[in-house]
Amino acid sequence: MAKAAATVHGQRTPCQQCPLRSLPHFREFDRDELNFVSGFKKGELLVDAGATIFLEGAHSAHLFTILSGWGFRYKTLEDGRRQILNYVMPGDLIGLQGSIMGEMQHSTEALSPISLCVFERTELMTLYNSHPSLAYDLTWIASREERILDEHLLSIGRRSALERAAYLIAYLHQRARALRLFNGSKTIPIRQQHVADTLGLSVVHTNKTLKKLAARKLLFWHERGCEVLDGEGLAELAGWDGLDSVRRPFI
Amino acid sequence: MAKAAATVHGQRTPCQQCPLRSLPHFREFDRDELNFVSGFKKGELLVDAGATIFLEGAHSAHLFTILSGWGFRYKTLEDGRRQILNYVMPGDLIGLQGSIMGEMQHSTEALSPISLCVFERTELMTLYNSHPSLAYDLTWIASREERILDEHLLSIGRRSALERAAYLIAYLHQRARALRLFNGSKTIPIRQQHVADTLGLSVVHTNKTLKKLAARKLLFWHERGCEVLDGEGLAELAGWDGLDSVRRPFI
DNA sequence: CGACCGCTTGAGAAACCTCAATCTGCGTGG
DNA sequence: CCACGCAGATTGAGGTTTCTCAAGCGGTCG
Repeated sequence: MAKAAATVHGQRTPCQQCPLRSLPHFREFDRDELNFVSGFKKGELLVDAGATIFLEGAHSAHLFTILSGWGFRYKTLEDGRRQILNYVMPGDLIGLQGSIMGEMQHSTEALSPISLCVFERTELMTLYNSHPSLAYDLTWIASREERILDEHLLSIGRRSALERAAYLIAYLHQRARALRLFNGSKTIPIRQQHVADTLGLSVVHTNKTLKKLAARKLLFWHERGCEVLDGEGLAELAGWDGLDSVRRPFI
Repeated sequence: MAKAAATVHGQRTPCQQCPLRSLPHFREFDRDELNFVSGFKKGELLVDAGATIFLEGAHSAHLFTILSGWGFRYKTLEDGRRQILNYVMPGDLIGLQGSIMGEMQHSTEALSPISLCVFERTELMTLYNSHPSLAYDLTWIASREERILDEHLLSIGRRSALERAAYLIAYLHQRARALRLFNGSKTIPIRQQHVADTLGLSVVHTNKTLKKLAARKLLFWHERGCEVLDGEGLAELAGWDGLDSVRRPFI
């Protein structure tokens, strides 16, 4: 686990040509905002699948936006029990909590190779001083994460194992689809252990639960992860309304 | 339930004399910040115990800061299963998620009589434009909520019923103590039903779990709620490090 | 006094867990 | 090319946790 492999790239895609910007999922930036973000960006970073990007307790000097790849945030108890808090995908800003409040209180790990845009924590205040609209976006981003965590909490606390699993897969599927991530592989790159650690279940019970979803032809599981057959069916089974479709900002 | 009783008060405590400001728990504001916030504040609102402050799905024109009293945020599934997401106490800003992102996706209810400072959603952008330090504070506040939700998620997902209950009570106790709320009553004003809905347990099992904590002399339960006997013991049982003691902003 | 709310208790059922063994596909070293 | 080892998925058995149902108790309030 936690191979620390990472490569720094000096050369970088200018934000003005960021492939994510063209997605209808994200709000448009004006020229000024784009220029500022471009200057805010210090470089790019490549990280291997399985690598740890942030470790709980660290004081990172950087924050990142995911350019490509999948990852997840998690916390652990002292005896090793792990809880996955949320998943990160392209366009997600990671490390904001640590940058704003000091020490990181959760870890972040790559599920696939990930490329990241690198920002300096120390320049965050400049953003607040010079670009109120981006400052607003940062609050927006934090509020969105909060909202998603609210829904996860509802899920773990009050949904049955079957509903929980359906919700999780539907959630990941919706997010990934909005980002057009299924042009290539159509596969959600997670192990059943990740599902278990997200849902607060054991792997064994998770396996039996996923088999029930597969028996209903809602999804199927293969070597590399999970493939969704019926996202709406999953959402319906979970009693989940889905993510709102408002265009969101990203830095 | 949900008595809609609320009283608007034109007269109001000026923010410069806000009793919360003097608590060491909060960061100090300079004169300029204080003046701005004072102008931002439109009045005060009194709300009865049991009243609903925000209802899921609403588009509120206001956001509030709790001046006094206890409340909680929650979500429900269609069939009525309820999950309490977090508790709100003096100094907490509520309704930010709705103000930033539009529709409210959770409800908020008063546990005790609550007094609120009222702000206008439409003036939020002014804050971002004119007071970067307060804008930063808003992101800080949202990040803090996120961090707390992370911990709750870990708790519900991976802690046993006994650990969960211990964590919850220790958490509420620490927060309330930092706010000097125990000068009067020393009681956390919740029913066992609230504990159950926070921990994702049934009331019956919650009752049995709380009795175990009481048997260990960590707390005791009486007519009006819960009283903590050994906050550190609770935190230790839960394997919880406690809240960080950084002074926090509030608007 | 009677109704109601919240806490308590017991009993049986369901959900979920741990342990342990097996299977599969894949990459590695020989 | 093959044997081996490993990670991840699968299955069964038996145990624990937590749930639901149901009844009872005590205090408060109209």
